[in-house]
Amino acid sequence: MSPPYDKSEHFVDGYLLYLMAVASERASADFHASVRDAGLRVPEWRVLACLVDQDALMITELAEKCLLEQSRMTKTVDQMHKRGFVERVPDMSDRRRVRVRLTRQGRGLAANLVARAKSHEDRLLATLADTDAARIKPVLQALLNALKPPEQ
Amino acid sequence: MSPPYDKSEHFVDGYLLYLMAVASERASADFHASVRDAGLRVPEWRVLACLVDQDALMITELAEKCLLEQSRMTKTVDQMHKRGFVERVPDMSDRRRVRVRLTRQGRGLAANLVARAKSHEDRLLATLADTDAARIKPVLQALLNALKPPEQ
DNA sequence: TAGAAAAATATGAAATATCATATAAAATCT
DNA sequence: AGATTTTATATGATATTTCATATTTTTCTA
Repeated sequence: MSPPYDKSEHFVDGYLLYLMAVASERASADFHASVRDAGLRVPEWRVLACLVDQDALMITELAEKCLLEQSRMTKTVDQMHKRGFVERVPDMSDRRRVRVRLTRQGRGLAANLVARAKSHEDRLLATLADTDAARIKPVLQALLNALKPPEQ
Repeated sequence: MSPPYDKSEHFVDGYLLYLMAVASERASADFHASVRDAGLRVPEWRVLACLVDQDALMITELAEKCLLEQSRMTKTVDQMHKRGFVERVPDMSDRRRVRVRLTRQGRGLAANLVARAKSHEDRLLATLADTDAARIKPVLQALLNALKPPEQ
């Protein structure tokens, strides 16, 4: 009657959503720590990363891309504005919209962090076997494509 | 002098840490919504999932597994205890420790949710091409292995 | 073995996030 | 065109999370 808890395979260790959450968390841990050392929160870094090669994005678009709720993105943009990293550009064609763009200072910081992110990624991929390194991004992109709303 | 922002490839779209974060977030979205519909937060669901096939785990172990800070896990366990899902078992061999185990009720809920999680995962994998479906878990596990502290 | 260091958990103040909703502008309907 | 609905952003009250640290017990060290 004693339960068979001796099983060496536990559910979560083979559960896809859990594997993705843990992999994302652990793979990001040290880079995210260095982002915080640079005085930024992770969502702020994401704003920089999203805008580094874009002219400007709407609050809503940024929120979606940065995995942040809209009201949180409004506040994040406020704070980044106060620190001089982004500016709000009014949209002439639709006055509800606020477009967010990097300032010169923000662009400098973004470029710096993107360079560090790339080198971190290189080092991370180098620790994997070649086949795994080659497969990981395509597999994730395939999953993301499969999750997209079915081409309305 | 106008910047070349027309590039169709943006940094974040090919950045591994971003792909993992987005994939995890989007892939989990609907299942996590159903977890919340069942009256649980995601970390609470993770506690159930971690304990479903274990006798009991320490607060610290649970926190690590559930991607939660220790002090947060203490509070989460409190709340789950009040709702009758878990019990605290004193550890005779080390009285600092608190072991957390599912109650009968918690075990029932966990079994139910795990079944739903499995069927959700089956459906998710079925939307992928066979090669991608076959590769995704091994690739993530390889990444996790590579991230582990180097075999002390 | 006393004393110091480390480990496990708990706690509360301060910082953040979430949720519901307000405001304002644009789009759609009749 | 006026009314209605939808979209974009902002705001503030409430809830949650984080951080630093207290407490207790165990382990290590001289």
